[in-house]
This record gives sequence, C-alpha cells and structure tokens, in this order.
Amino acid sequence: MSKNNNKPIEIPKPTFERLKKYHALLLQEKDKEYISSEEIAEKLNITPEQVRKDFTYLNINGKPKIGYHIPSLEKELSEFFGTWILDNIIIIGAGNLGSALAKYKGFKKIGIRVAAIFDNDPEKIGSLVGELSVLPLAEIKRVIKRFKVKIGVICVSENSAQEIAELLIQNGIKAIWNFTPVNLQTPPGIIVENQDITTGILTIKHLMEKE
Amino acid sequence: MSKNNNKPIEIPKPTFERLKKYHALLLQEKDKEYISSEEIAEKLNITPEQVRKDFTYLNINGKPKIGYHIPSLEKELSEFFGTWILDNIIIIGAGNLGSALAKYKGFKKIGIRVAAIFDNDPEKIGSLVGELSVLPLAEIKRVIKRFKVKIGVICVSENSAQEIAELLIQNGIKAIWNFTPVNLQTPPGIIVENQDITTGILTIKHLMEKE
DNA sequence: AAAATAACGTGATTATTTTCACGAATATTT
DNA sequence: AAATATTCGTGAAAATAATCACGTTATTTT
Repeated sequence: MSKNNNKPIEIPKPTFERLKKYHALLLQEKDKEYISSEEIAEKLNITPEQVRKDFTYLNINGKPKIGYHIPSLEKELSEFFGTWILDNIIIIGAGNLGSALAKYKGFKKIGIRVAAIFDNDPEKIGSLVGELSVLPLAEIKRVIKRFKVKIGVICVSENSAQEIAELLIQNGIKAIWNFTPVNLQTPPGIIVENQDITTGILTIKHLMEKE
Repeated sequence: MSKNNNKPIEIPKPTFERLKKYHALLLQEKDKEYISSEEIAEKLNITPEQVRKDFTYLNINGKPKIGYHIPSLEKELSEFFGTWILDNIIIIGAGNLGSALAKYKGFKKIGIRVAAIFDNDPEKIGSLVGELSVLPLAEIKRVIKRFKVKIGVICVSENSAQEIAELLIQNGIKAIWNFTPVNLQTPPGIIVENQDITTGILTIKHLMEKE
C-alpha cells in the first residue's frame, strides 16, 4: 500500500530542477516500459539515491527489481508540471527567435499551444510563420481575451522589451517568458522567467578555462 | 590591503549560477559607476549577504558606504568566465533557431564569435544569415581547423542531433551547446551543455498551477 | 516453494549552503 | 575633526540538501 497521499512538504529547489530533467528525459524514452533509478541517474550524471528521494516528493512508486513504470512516471510528472492543461501562449516578435519558437513542435507534448505571433514591422505583418499569420500589436488585446491567454513570450529587441512587458501586463498577462537579456520591471504577482541565452555558453567557457 | 590572493576553495554550485546572473545584470548597468550588494540583491530577488558572500569567492572588494565599482566587478566576472578570450563557435543547422543565434549581437560582449553556420539543405546552402553564408556540412572539418573552433552549437532536428554530435567530436570539437531535447551520448572529456527550451516554460506552468 | 537477487524506500548522518550578527571601513554631516 | 550613517566582510549558527546504510519487496532461479 502506498503511503503518501498527502504532499505536505515543500519540494526543495534542487529537486524541482531535477524533476524537469526527469520529465525531459522521459519524453525521449518511449521504447521501454520500465526504467530504474540507476539508469536515470546515469543519464543525468547524478546518484540513484537522489533520483529515488526526489520521487518521494511526488506520488511515485517503483517496483523492486524492476524500476519505475514509465507511463505512470510520466503521468505523475506531467500532472506536477501541469502539462496536461492546455495553455495558450502568444509570442511577441516575429524575428528568427520568435519564429523558431512559434514553429517548435515540442510544445504540444507539454500542453502549450501558440495562439498567435505578433510584430509591428509592416513587412512581417500578414506573413506566415508555420501555420500562423503574423498579427500587428494592436491585435494583442483581442487575442488575449479571445483565447484566455495567460502567458506571453517576449522575443523583441532589447530596447522595446520593457515596453512590451507593460503592454502585456495591462492586457491581463500573468506570466512572461523573457528571451531578452533585459531585467524586466514588473508589479508583484507577475511571474517572469528569464531565458538568458548567454547563460549556457558562460558555463561552457568557464569549464573550458579549467583545462 | 586585500587578502584573498589565492583561490583555494571550490566555488559552490549555487554561487556559480548566481555569478552568471550578476554578470548578465552588469551588462545592463552601464550608466552608474558603483552598485551596492543591496541593489543587486533586490534586482535578482536574493539577499545582500548572499551577494557579498558570493563575491568573496572571486577577488572582488567593495567600498563600505559606496558599494562595488562596476567596471572592476565586471572585469573580475569576465575573467572568471573567460569572456575576455575570443572563442570561435560554429552553428550546425540554419533553421530559425540557428539563424537567430548566428545573428545574436550579445555574443561579442562575452567573447564569442560565430565563425560559420552549416546546413545540408541545398536550398539553404549559400544563402545569407546576417553576414554569414550558409556552408555545407562537408566544410565543417576545414572550418574547425582553420578557426581552431572548440565549441559547436547543435540546432538541427532531433533525429540528426546525435549524428551531428559525433561528427563534431570526430573533428576535434570539445564542447557542445545542444539546443535539441536529445540526451546526447558523448565520450568522457567532452563538455555538453543542454539548452532545453521547455525547461523555462515548465517552471511557469508549475508556478501558475499553485494559484 | 525456498533461496537468491536486484532494486526500491527511507531514517540517520554528513555535507553544503544560507542566514545571522556584528566588527571594520569609509563617506558624509555637523 | 569628531560624530554619524551606511555598507562591506566574515566567522558562527541555522537551515537545507545529499549521501549512506540497511530494511523491504517483488521477481527470478534452483
């Protein structure tokens, strides 16, 4: 009999970060039915104990001698991250980065649908990005209401990022996924997730230094 | 007199992650000359003590009553991350994402130069991405040698990611910046930094769930 | 059907990281 | 020039997280 029907304890931050990695890994492991903590650990360069302990924070049970049932694991993680809820997002900025995101196939698996992509460059408005037609910024208000959009993605140039953030918040956006290096100023209650692209390569540069 | 002329202690991982944030923040704070730990802390939602303690791991000294000299701070962080060394990188995959990276202006500041961008789609080969002409994969070997490239960026589709990784490693690449969700298998000694795009939005989704 | 095996689950221990508290230092004010 | 205010620097204490060690359980083998 499984015991943890209550989840009283707050999940440690490092655990949270790893849960995201387990989730990503499972989306790649579709061929097998079961996976052991040791196998997961090896692929992610951590210890099996850590994997098992992390899973205790969710309602995840493995089978001794066998490992964890992949579909169940995936379901539990998916539930934790809310990926079974469909969220419409909008992308502001139809440059290469915005376009890349608009076309990204992986969103579907995690319950994300790109409702629209916006730009204020007349040359881009009306052009196709995947299956979406680029809309003018003036349409933002309508689209947010129509599709109940809560998440906005900022892919504009650095100097208009703050302005766009304010526009989104005015129109009811609750979370911003910020692809610019700008430190956005937002009122309390608004979630901002910075996707600073330079971060990844700084790690590489530092690791290379050491040798 | 400053005391820490030796850096014997390993930098804690959480500190390392924050150092990247300080570095990114400073690239935005060009107008002032000094900044206090409190100001940094507020912008990054951490405590001033933590900022000060983090700085003790580098040769960083602030002035009481004034704060930290921004150019010195930046120099020290830059040295730590090796951003004053120019590294040539190559990008494999000239889709929207590869193109976005190839055009990204922020690399210059952190000592990164995009030496070339590759694709094997005949339609793309020869076309311009910013100031670069897209090269065929067959040119990879030559370019890596010519520009002493150590870092390769993978922006191809999921199903060819592993193959491209192997090709790069065969030709002497030491670090891979992987923009696909694939868990790349690489020999020891090769640095792999995964830039999983879904990670950011999973955090957002989970935070939104809670309300 | 009993024994052996392989993997899970977890309390206890150890290690790491953050926070606290306060002394030291340097501008600024009186 | 002394007093005051502010901010840094840092050991010590507290909080958090990772590892260890071993009991438990389900499968496989004999």
